[in-house]
Amino acid sequence: MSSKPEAPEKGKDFIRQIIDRDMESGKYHGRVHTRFPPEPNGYLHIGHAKSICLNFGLARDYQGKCNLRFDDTNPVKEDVEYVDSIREDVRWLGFGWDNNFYASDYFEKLYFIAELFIKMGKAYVDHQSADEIRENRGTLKEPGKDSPYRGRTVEENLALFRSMRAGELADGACILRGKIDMAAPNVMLRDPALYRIKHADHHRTGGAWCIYPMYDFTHGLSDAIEGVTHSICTLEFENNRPLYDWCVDTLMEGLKQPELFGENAPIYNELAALPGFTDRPRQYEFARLNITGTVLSKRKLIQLVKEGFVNGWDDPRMPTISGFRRRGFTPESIRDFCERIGVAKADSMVEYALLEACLREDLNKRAPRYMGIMDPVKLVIENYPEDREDVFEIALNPEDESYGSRKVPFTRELWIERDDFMEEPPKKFFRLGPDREVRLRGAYYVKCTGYEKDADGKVTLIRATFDPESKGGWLEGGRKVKGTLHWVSARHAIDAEVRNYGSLFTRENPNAVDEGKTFTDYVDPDSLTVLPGCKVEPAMADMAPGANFQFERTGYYCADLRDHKPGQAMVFNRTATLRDTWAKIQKKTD
RNA sequence: UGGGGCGUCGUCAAGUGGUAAGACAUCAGGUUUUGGUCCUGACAUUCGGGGGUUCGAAUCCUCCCGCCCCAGCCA
Repeated sequence: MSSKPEAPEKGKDFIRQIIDRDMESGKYHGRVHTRFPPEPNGYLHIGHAKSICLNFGLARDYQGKCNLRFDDTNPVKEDVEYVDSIREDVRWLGFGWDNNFYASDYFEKLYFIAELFIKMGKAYVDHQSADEIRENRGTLKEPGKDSPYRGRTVEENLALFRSMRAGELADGACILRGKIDMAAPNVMLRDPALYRIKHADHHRTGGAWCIYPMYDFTHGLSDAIEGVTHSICTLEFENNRPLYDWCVDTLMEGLKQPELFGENAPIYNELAALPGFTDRPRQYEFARLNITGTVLSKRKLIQLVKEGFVNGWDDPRMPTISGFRRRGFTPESIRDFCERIGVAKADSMVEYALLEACLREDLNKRAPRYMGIMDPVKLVIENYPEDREDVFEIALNPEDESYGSRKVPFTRELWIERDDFMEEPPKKFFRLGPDREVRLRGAYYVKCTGYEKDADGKVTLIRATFDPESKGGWLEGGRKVKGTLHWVSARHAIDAEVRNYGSLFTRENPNAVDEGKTFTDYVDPDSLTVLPGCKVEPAMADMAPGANFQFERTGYYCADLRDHKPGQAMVFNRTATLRDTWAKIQKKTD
């Protein structure tokens, strides 16, 4: 039993509070059903991870359900490549869906619902051009004007809509509009488009349709069809909520008039039996995620990929799920991040440092440690015989003994880090310098006896002697040494390429652009640094692609998913640096 | 005087009329065979601002200020 008081439980977010109330009032008969509804028109990013953690997390916490539903109502933008990647990313994050549906599953039902709306006098076919519709929509401050086609009869509208479906009309010839209120202060309600003509193949339904439903018409009805109770989306959809409600309400009203279905009684029965019509879905909105130093809109990410600013959707500099995965972020760290940022309605910009903190906390516990030299310089131990070799057993993870150890060979010639040596070390530098002694991690104390430079003044070789009494890095009761360096036996070293990543953008908020600029003007051309000549210890030879590890004293890395081939090419991505107080001290003294 | 939202520490964020949680960041110390980890301590007398109600207000009322969203046949 702990004498420490329990940490106060963090208050529930506003959505959980709403659900608690709904549970208490029995509103949904104890049911919680959410959905994650991406349009398959791009790869998922970390903003989607927030939504995924929220929606699937709600289902988990309330023993409810969460559907994955592809909002695939615009065939010209969508592709199976994206649906595959989305499914992969959701699974990788550690979530499983109760159902995987598509809005296109409901095209037939939605069509009948549209006809129902027409029969109810709630929708009409408008032959105005797109320009005319825009002009007649009015402005934010002035009401719109009714379309001249607004008064068409039910029969005329029905015939026209059927001819739209039959493919008798060209793209743009007309649209189906909801008949709401052209003077509504909420512009969304000024007779919104419900269906448009698009003679385009759909990635799932092929050429079966040439009219496609709009988002607002589709979304609420799909939720109702699936029995979704809490439909959670981001803030920019707040203005759409009245329209969401209008669609659902109109359907429910229509279902009270079975005679309107006529020969389509089976569809009526099917719709009327759906849980969504007793447990009516409600939409709630939360603030989308923003992170410093990156962009989080699909449109912008598509642009970065298509215009070649990055090497694909999974470029480790991309804020996509696949980018973070390739960069070496773990699903655990991303989930933890999503939990820590919370869910609220205030626009916010989360510091990237929090994501890194989540990653470090996870990997500090779990990542095996190795030694790797990023910028190698030769260290020769002059009193260590050429033919001698020690093999040290060094713990793989000082945080967790169960990880065991790896064998690390030590020989006369070693590689050490160039910046671990200074010809004229300043006060607080406790690494190697002339006549200085340091510990080589897990091996011996060594003392610098000299060094060589080339014509440019670059150090080419460092000489030292070792103390045989300090085997394992200890000198029982003897001299203490402040610095501990990482090293790799030159004879045993494996060559490796290390890729370091900085922020993709030079600005903390690349969305805020100066006059005449665009966000791509702030892409940092030096955000990727390739170190081709790194030396790593032989125990890493079998490292599998995707494996996370720590280079001691340097950072967390992973073997690249695409280019790392054990035995052929060692390619490592730096996920995050270790916290570096030495760097801070240096900065201060500058 | 178009409508809809939102303003609590540098950044997120609890708080729901009873006297400002927590995390990240930052700073100061200790431990340490990673300048890592870990540990300890510091860090909002005040909640966008002004009035008001109340014994008591971040929470209620009121006026003001600031930021975000909406005029796609995108989602």
